[in-house]
Amino acid sequence: MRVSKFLLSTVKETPADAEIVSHRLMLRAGMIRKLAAGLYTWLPLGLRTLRKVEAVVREEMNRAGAHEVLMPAIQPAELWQESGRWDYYGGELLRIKDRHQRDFCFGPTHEEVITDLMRREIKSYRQLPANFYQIQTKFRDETRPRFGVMRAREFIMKDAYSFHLDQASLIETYGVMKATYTRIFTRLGLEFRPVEADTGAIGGSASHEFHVLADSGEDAIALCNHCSYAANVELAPALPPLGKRSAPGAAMAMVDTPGKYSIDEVSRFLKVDPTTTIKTLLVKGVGGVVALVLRGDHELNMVKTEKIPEVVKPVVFVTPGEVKLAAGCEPGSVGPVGLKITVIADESAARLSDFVCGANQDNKHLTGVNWGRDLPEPTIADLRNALAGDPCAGAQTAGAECAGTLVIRRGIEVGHIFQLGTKYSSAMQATCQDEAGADVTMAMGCYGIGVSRIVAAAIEQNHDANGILWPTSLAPFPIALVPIGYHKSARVREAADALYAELQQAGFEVLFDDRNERPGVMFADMDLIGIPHRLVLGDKGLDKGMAEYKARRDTSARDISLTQVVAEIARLVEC
RNA sequence: CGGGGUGUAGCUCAGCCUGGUAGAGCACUAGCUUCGGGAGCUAGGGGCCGGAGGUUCGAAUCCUCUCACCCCGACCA
Repeated sequence: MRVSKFLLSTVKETPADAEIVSHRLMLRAGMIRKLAAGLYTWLPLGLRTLRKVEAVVREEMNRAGAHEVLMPAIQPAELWQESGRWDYYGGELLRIKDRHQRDFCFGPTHEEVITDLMRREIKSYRQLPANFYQIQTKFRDETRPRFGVMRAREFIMKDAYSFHLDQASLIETYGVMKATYTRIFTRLGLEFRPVEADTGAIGGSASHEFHVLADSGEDAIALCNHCSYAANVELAPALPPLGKRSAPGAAMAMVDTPGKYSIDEVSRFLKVDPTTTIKTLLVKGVGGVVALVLRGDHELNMVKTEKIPEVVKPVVFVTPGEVKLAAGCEPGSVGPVGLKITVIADESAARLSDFVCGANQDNKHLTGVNWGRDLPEPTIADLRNALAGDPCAGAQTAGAECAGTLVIRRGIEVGHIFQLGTKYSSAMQATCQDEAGADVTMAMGCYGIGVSRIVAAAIEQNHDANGILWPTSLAPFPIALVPIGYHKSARVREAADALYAELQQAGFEVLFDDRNERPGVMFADMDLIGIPHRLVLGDKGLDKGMAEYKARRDTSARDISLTQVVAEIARLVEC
């Protein structure tokens, strides 16, 4: 491709509202342009990389035996009403009406459509298992789109759905998909981790997310420093410290804590460590107010809390007035001693002895409090976010002992796989006949990849001060050909035209910078857009019969004989 | 949806407080000089100052309403 014929829309200045490096570089390199909040146009340069991602995903899905389909982006409301999600899904579902005032939505995901399709098409167990995928535009009306295509409202997703006669078959295909995703993200040159995940609004039982590790990631993931255990912090069990609770060593006493409400204020005032205090949060429960008790330095995990049967979903904190009614004091002085409501304590809080807590009287706290002596033993639950240094939970989930501790990293979710079971197939009566001729509700799995998000995630991991550092598999063009003096030197022009033709003939996608620009401009542009291999031709080099080669990640260039260039490039692009 | 902020040239922004009829840099066009890491000079083109209403002799500037976008939070396959 000659740059003179290509829309190379690079910009020097950084757009003001781009917060993260991938968003800035995608705008500066001229890969995308914003149309409205969360809506982006892919320019020719960006689209080339998007297509590279798609190609890898398609190849590996086909290799795994999945079949490509293409479903409509617009879906009738009836299907969503049938699955129960028309009312459940919330504001993220963009609902629209046609001219006859019939309800439709712009698909945020396609469980309903595929289930409807397959309940018609699949009649016999002989057709199972089967796996279908598509690469398609989705729309989710995010309350707060941000970071460019990283969290856009309209985006490209690969979604796959598998159908099975039984759970064992589902588990087998789930395993194949997990391996396939690992292949895909490896081929894309990403540093990633599969992590145990919550199933959220899609539903189902087992689930893994694939996270690209990056400090700008919106999710926190817990990794073990010893075994392969990894989980989203939303889900990762937060284990208490090893060992048993110490015996009570102090008598309970009430102390004045005038004007001190937060754990921070109270622990500093009383000169105690926050880890020896507890905080008590009052939330709406099924049968009235419920007290949730955490160690002072710990944070409530909403996802875990919602799973507690006594708590109403979604979690709602009670108002200060309701706190007064339930505990008899302001929110900053609540404690579990003497409360007449259900008390649920996080394991780490239940492990404390001689702790500090609110006294249920304004401006007073209790010290030397002990479970079982000063108040009843609480109901125990896992309520908090896992923290760095916590014991590894691999023992619980993998059934193996692990002495490791957790490390917390940030991740960008680029893939998510679910064992749906019969959540959709039973709601929508998707059945097929088994060997005995009986109707069986099919088990389902679903498998998503954020194709457009991968482009941004790859940049988060591959950039430097000058721009993007594409791995060859994602580069819009693997090779840049930059002639110096193309418009002045007939010799350079001839040599460059000839090399360009030769490289094209050899099957390479070459970006040939034939603009009448100064060398610095061309170098800066090629670096910014991240072309991994650069060939420079100039009069100086031609005197020696040499072209100059520099990889984007190299710090200096080297000469290659003109007669060897194509063979050498072929070798370099391969690896 | 709650809190905060910003809308002035294609982009980044100044001007607004203290009303007097529109600016800079980059980008773009032309010419000359430059030419191995985002050139220099000269001359140009380009803006109903987000929109509507109001106050005023006069509004980018003050007031009201509205729309859009951004940030923090809540929410989120």
